[in-house]
Amino acid sequence: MSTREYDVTAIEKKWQAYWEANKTFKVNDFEPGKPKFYCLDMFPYPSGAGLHVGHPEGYTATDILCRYKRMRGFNVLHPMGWDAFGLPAEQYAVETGTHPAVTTERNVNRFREQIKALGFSYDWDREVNTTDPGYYRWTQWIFEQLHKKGLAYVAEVPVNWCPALGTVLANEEVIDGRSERGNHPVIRKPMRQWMLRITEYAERLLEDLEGLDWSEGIKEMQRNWIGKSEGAEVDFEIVGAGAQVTVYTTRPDTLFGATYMVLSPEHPLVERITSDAQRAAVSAYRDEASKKSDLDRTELSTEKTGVFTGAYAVNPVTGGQIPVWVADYVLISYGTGAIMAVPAHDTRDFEFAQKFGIPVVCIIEPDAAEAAAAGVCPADVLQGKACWTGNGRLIRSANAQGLDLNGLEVRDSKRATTAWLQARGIGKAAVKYKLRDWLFSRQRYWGEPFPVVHMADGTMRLVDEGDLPVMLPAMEDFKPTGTGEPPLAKAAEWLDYTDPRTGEKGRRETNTMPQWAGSCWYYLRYIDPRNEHAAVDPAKEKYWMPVDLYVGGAEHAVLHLLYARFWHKVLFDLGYVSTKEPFQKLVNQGMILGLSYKDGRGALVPMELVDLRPDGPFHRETGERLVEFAAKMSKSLKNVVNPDDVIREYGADSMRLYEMFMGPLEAVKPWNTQGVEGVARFLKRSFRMVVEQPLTDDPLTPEQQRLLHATIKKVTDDLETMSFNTAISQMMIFINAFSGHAKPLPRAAAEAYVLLLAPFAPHLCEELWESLGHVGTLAYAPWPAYDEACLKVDEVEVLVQVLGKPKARVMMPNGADESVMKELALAQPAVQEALSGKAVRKVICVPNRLINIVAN
RNA sequence: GCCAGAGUGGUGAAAUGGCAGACACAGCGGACUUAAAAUCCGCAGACGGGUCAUUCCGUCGUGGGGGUUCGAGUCCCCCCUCUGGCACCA
Repeated sequence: MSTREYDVTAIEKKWQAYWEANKTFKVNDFEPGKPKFYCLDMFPYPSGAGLHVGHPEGYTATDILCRYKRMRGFNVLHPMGWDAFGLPAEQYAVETGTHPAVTTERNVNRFREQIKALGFSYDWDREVNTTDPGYYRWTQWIFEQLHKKGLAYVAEVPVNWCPALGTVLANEEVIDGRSERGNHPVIRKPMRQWMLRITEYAERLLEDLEGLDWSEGIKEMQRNWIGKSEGAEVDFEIVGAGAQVTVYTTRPDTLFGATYMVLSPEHPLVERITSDAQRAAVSAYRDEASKKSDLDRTELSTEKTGVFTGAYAVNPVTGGQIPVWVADYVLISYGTGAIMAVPAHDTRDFEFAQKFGIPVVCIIEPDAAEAAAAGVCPADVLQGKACWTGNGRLIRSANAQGLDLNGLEVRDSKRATTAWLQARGIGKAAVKYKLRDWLFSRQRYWGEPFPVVHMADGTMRLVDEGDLPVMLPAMEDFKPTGTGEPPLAKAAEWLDYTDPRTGEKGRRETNTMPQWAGSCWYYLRYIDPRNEHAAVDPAKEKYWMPVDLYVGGAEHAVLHLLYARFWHKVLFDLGYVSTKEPFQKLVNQGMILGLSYKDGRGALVPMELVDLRPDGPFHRETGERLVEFAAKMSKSLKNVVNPDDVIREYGADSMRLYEMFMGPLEAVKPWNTQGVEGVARFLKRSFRMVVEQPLTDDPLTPEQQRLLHATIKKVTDDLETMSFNTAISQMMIFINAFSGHAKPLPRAAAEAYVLLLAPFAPHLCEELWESLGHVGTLAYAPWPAYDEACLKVDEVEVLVQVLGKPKARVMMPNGADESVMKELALAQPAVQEALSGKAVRKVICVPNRLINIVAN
């Protein structure tokens, strides 16, 4: 019996050094006979703030799984690297004068150190960094493949220009008219930009979601973002203009109710069809609309605005003339930039028609039940006083040219109208997507340069693959120019290009790629990180792909995951990768919230003003009683928990265990440092049980045997479903039974327990494994197996209910059949009493669990 | 407004349609200690009854209301609240 202390720091340092020195987690490219498991963590951006407690949550989950899989005989690829290009380092650089390369290296070193302190089993020989020329060479190479396939193009487009950041942003990076990073205002401005044709892949990005093992929520978010809709394009003649306008509608069935048409302010035909009388008003309106930023558009979205063009269009089914308006509720970027307006059956058109006195013609009689449920009065709809967008039967919808929709349901009349239009050559079925092409250039310094040269003769060419990478030039002054011209325009020497063969002159592209570029393919580079001849070796790619498990935050639900899937599909089409999807299974860890406090008025109180007394939280200055609640960790609330502090106080194993014990991985959970003490206590007890209790080779008692095997089974099953919290609970139950002062501990139980706990608390368990007399690491020790036979018990307690109320608990033989159960149950005095004077009607038997006697 | 997810003790949570609250935190009581910390043992959904005390008994209880079922936290319908996402997308 030893009286050793559980010296957390010493033990954790010792085993981290051991793993590093022995390259315990180095992965071989191929392991014949072993199944592979590729487990990926989302690429961290190494910010100056260092790790927060949210990072280790996902990392711990994947690490536990990887350690478990190794013990189950898998060849496990578990890498880590850095998404190190990006705005924050550059802004910091502009503010402090420190070069982003310096900041980035410092931050990466800090992150690596913090991550290593948690004892994760990464193969550090595969570390990658997006800012490394050996890496971005291949990012540039992939761009060239996209370009050669016609998927990259330059366009003069109205973009989201953020003056504060001095760059444009993708639609996805703009939230409510403000930048996602930094929350700065964004305005619309036409600029020359690089675009990627992600829209070409819209259908496949949508379809292939089906086969993925992702949460329904994330799939749905991607579906919404892609925004597929099916409808029809319909041509309308413009009276006397010799022109026609094509509109897109999802409701061709409502064509008989179209009482006006709207063009978006940017629509190319507006100029041509506007009457002289209306010209001034229309051009003023268009001017006004063009000045609106996205922010204005969203904020002023309540009131509809618009102006009449003076032109009329012919409704192709009625032959009637309807006015053509210009209004900014129609967007040039979606559909055809023009709509037919059916105020009776579209809420936006209804609002607009009400405001401008345009007739409302009802052509669908609402389904009575549905209308009642929606609180809409059908009579109002029929009179054009209310809008109905639901189901019903068509009325007033027939013409002399053979189209008769009257009496049809919405669905059928959509089909009938489309067919009629198509037969006459004035319309056709059409599919549209909300997804837009991806704005791929940024006017910043700290990003991948485009491998593109603009030649003096006006042509543009890609840099030869052999000349990649195009290095990012070292610059002292990389501040935004403010004009929209990128900082690289100031890199005089770098800028000028002379063709080494022909001597032709050119100028390099000065835009850089967005941060997403590097993270679009890093999972491929991990497979073959030092390859100088290819982004990834095809044989290795085939062996490792797809990623079997990808864990990260839900904040990347659309941006990163959609872009990466797009690039992957392009590489698949070009034959460079073997799977059509990169990430087979995706799990999003829930955010970890900090404990916060608010006073009676609901005002947030920073942590340092909170006095935590035994009877509750109080305001340090006012003495007011405060209310505890969970809120996002933020600097202003001072409720940010730093992993370094937790590790220093309790150790990495406790940190890991607590993060997993808090609750289900995918749930949002509040951090509570007191909870760490609980798991730290559990680890301490584990240490003492193995080290201090006398080990015995005596066989386990049947009860011990049963609990041991039940624990192996529970932990194993829970790991397969990533239910880490309940696996830990089971181990706590185990230790509650096996630990005790000077209580003999069967060696078989001790060994199995240490192996079960090892993926969760690897440092402690390596130490215990050693103290049990083993040499070297347990990282590849076989995972304990359980025996179903040991789980069996001879007798089980069965609940006896009468009319659903518990009356007795009876020990019965395991597997007793219905008649035996019934007999034993009826013999119970309490049951007899409850049944007195009643006739048994029915007996429900659930073997080994309960018996319910129904009587009256 | 639309889409998705979630509402269970003081707290984090657990529960193949079968004894709600396992496991843990905080709390309370006790042991050890000169004392404290650490550790160990015990109590613990609410209300009521009963008892020296424990066992015990009854009623209520998984956001609210209905339903299906012998039996509902779990399945179905309606509503409320919260979180996340989208939002003039025709």
